[in-house]
Amino acid sequence: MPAIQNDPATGGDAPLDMSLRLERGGTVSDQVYDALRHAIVTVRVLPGASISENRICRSLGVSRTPVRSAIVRLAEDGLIDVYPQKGSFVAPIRLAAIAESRFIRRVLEVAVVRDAGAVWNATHSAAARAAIAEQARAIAAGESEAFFRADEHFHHIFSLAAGHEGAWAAIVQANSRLGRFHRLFGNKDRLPVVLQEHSGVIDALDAGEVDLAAHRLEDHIDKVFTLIDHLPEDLRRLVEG
Amino acid sequence: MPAIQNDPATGGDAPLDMSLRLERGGTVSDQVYDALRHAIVTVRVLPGASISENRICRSLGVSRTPVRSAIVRLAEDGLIDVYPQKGSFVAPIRLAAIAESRFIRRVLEVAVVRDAGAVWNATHSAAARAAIAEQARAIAAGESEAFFRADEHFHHIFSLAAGHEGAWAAIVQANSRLGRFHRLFGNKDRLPVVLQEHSGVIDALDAGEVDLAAHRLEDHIDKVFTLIDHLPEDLRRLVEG
DNA sequence: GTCGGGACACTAGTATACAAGCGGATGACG
DNA sequence: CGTCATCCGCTTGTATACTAGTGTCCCGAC
Repeated sequence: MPAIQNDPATGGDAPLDMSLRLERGGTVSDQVYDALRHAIVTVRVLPGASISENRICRSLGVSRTPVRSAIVRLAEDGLIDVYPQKGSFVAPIRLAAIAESRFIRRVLEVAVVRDAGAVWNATHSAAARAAIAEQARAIAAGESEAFFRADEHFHHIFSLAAGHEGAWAAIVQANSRLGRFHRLFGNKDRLPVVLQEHSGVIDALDAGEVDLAAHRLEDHIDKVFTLIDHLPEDLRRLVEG
Repeated sequence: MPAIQNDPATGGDAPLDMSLRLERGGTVSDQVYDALRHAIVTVRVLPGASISENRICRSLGVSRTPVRSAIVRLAEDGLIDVYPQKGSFVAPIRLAAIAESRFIRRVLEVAVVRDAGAVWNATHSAAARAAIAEQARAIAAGESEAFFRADEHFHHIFSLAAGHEGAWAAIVQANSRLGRFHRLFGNKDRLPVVLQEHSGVIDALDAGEVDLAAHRLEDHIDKVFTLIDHLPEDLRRLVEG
């Protein structure tokens, strides 16, 4: 029903070779799922790009069945939009969805960090500071993916400490949308600031000031939204709304 | 790796006829998905029940392909556990997962209702009270499914008012696990109390007392947990942990 | 009676073939 | 030159056949 967006990002029918897939033991379907998800979240394939089942399975040397299975799961995740008889496309980044993801993340993480504060100890603190150090290293080395990985690890620590694995799963799901936004529009100059904010949260937790930690974390997550006001014009077409 | 649970609920190889499927326009796969999901959430098929692709597709008169597609989506939702080469089973109700779902719901809904309070008006109030009235009618008529439907509708109103559709989606997902718990262990005597609590929230919102409304809603959602202390012994085997 | 082995039924995963539908290109016609 | 009709290639949806692995059950040997 809604007009489909015509493959703007890849500049037409780009080959979309998402190169190799991990050979880790899972089923072929799982491997395809991981490869596709990673390619989408890291914006190696841009929003709006066409996802043809045939191209994928030719590219990966497998049949359509596991590819379809992976696409179904990604559609369930909201990362792919499937239009029957028309095509499947990497879901656009909808500003409304970004706002919602930010809301969910902020609310859940603040609640989680409050619970984490009640059981916070030196082990947790050390793990968090190690993650921050890894982020610093990644910045220095220019390894942006390593930075994002360490960032996710950092935020995960609160859920681990508080025993809120389920909440973390919800956060990750919301983050799968935010992640693409970050990678596309993130400002390299802000990365050191992120580190300072992270350190500030841990400092507060170490000092037993849970309220302060929660407040700082809330501000940290909200900062993301300032990006929206400064969307580079040449990337603006990749978002919707 | 983990020992699979051996089909305890259905008393062996019960036919598991989930009867007819809606003929609404969607694809066959969507219809199967809706039918299965409804049957699971409403505990017409119990946790631990075997879900055989072959049985389903014979029962519904369709091929395995759309059935598999539906099962993949339900597995993604956490409602079905798939053990390759062994079988697929309705996911058990894990108490840890229930606790997490409750945490997510409480945190998100309280935040949502605070935002809703900022824009609350007579239209919202009327819709909420209509939902409460429908719940009262369902109780009187003994239509438990209608009660749950109206309950969901009631809670949805806050998200609608606040414009937090994304948060609502996250709430619904958490609720898909809670829903089975409610239907299995819910106490009929508590239903009128639920209505009072619902009314209390709306009263507070109508009076502009957002803090009070949020507090009442938080208490309301937490009440669910008192059920865990009173699990009927004969149903205890349906949960895990 | 007990224990071991093998056939068998059943599971989900994968591959392939076919069906239904949309859209663009192409060519005929006004 | 413009417009409409038809065809063709592409898409996803569905059906079916085959593969590989698992657990059971029965039967035979000890």
